[in-house]
Amino acid sequence: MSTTVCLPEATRKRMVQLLQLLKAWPEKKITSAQISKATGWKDSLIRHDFWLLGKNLDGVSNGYCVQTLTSVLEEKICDTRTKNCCIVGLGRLGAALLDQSIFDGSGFEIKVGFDSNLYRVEILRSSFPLYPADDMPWVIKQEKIEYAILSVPDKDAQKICDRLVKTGIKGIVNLTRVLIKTPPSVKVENISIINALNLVVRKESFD
Amino acid sequence: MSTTVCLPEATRKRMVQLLQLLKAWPEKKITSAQISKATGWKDSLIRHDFWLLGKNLDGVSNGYCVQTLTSVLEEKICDTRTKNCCIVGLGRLGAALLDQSIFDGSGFEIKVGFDSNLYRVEILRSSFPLYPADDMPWVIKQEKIEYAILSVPDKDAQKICDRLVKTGIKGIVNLTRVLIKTPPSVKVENISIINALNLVVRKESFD
DNA sequence: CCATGTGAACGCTTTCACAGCT
DNA sequence: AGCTGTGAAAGCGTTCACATGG
Repeated sequence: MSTTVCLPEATRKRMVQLLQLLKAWPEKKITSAQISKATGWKDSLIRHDFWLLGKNLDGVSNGYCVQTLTSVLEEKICDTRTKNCCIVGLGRLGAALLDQSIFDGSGFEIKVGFDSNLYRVEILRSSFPLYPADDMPWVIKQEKIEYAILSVPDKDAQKICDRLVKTGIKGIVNLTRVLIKTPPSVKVENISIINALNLVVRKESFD
Repeated sequence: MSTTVCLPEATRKRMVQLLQLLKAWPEKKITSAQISKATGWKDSLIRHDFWLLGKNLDGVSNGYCVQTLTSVLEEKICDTRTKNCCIVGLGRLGAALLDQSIFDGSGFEIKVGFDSNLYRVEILRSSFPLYPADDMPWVIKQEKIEYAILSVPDKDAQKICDRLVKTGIKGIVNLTRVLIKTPPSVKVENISIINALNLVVRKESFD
C-alpha cells in the first residue's frame, strides 16, 4: 500500500457509518468480526477497507484499538472542524430540525434557517436566527455556512437549489421527493422518506 | 431477454426515482436522453435498465410513451396497493411527520403513531390515533400496518426495532443515527441526516 | 437520421484464500 | 489458535459500440 489518492465511495460510506458505531463502542478494542456482527458487513470487507486507508492500524491478532481507529478515520474521511449548516424551508419537517440537539456531537452546527414565507420566519421559535430566503446570499457568506439542508416544498426544490448553488455552498442534503441537479462541485445526498419507503417495499410480499 | 427473476438493486433504486419523475413529466413521450438530463444518469444506463425490465417498451426512435413506461414500472417495481405505515417515536422529528399531506400520492398511508411517552401520546394533535409503544403488537395487526418509520432516540433504536420486527412488520425506514440490525426478511433503509451531511462533506475542500 | 435494443467490455466492489504476526 | 494484512479472483454495475427499426 502507499499513495491512495482518494478512498472509493463505497468504502467512504461505510467508514462514515462505522465512526458512529465506534463512538458508542463500550470496549477499548474491536475486531473485524465484531464490526461485522454489528453492521452486517463481511469481516473481510472491513479489513479490506482498513487496508485501503493506508495507515498501519497494527491490529494484528488483537483486534483494533478503538481510539486509534477513530482518529485514523476522522483524519481520513471527515473534516473535523465544526461545519456550519443552514436549513432551507421551515415547513413542518424543516421546523422540526431547528434543534441543535439533533446535531450534537456530529460536527455540524445549525446556524440559521431560511424560508420564503415571511410569516414563518417571524413566528417560529428557534434558538438560531431565521431569515427570509432572499437573504441567503449574504447570510451564508457572513455566517460561513458550508452545507444546507433542503426541506422546501417539492415544487420549489430545484429553484431554491439553484439559488443555493449560486451562494457557493459546498453540499446539500435534499429532503424533498424530487431529484435535484447541481454542478459537480456541489455534492448532494437525497434522503426522501417516500423514496426510502418505496425501497423497503418488497415486491415478493403479495398476500 | 426473457426470465429475469428479479431486478438488480441498483436498477430498482433508479426506477423508484424515475417513477417520481414520470409523475411530473409534462409531455406524452420521453427519451432516454431527456431522462439523462433530468437525473444525471447516462442515457445508455437508462436503456439498459429498461432492457432488464424485460417488457417490450417499443420506444424505438420515438422515445418512450410515459403512460406505458409508468405502468410497466409500477407493475415491476412497486406494490400499487395502498400500504399502511406507522410512525414510531413522536419526538420533534417524528411528530413533524404526523401529516398525511407529506405522503399524498405516494401510495403510503400513515395510520397511527406510537411513543413510549404517554404524555406525548395524549398531548400531540394529529389526524391519526396515537398509541403507547406497548400497544404496537395489537395495533399493527389490527390496522394491517406493513411498514414503520423509526424516529426514536438513538439509544432506543435497536430495542424498539426488535419489538417492531416481532410484530411482523415488513420494512423499516430508520431515521436514527445508528445502524439497526434486522433479520433478512425485514428490509431497512437508513436515512440519517447526520450521515447524509457527512457524505456531502468533501475532504478535498480545505481552506 | 434519430433513438432504442443488445451484448460485450470495462471498472469498481466484494469475497476468498492464505501468509504472517502475537 | 486467533485475527489481521494482502493480493488475486469473482461478482456486479456501468459504459461502449453498434446493429436495428421507425
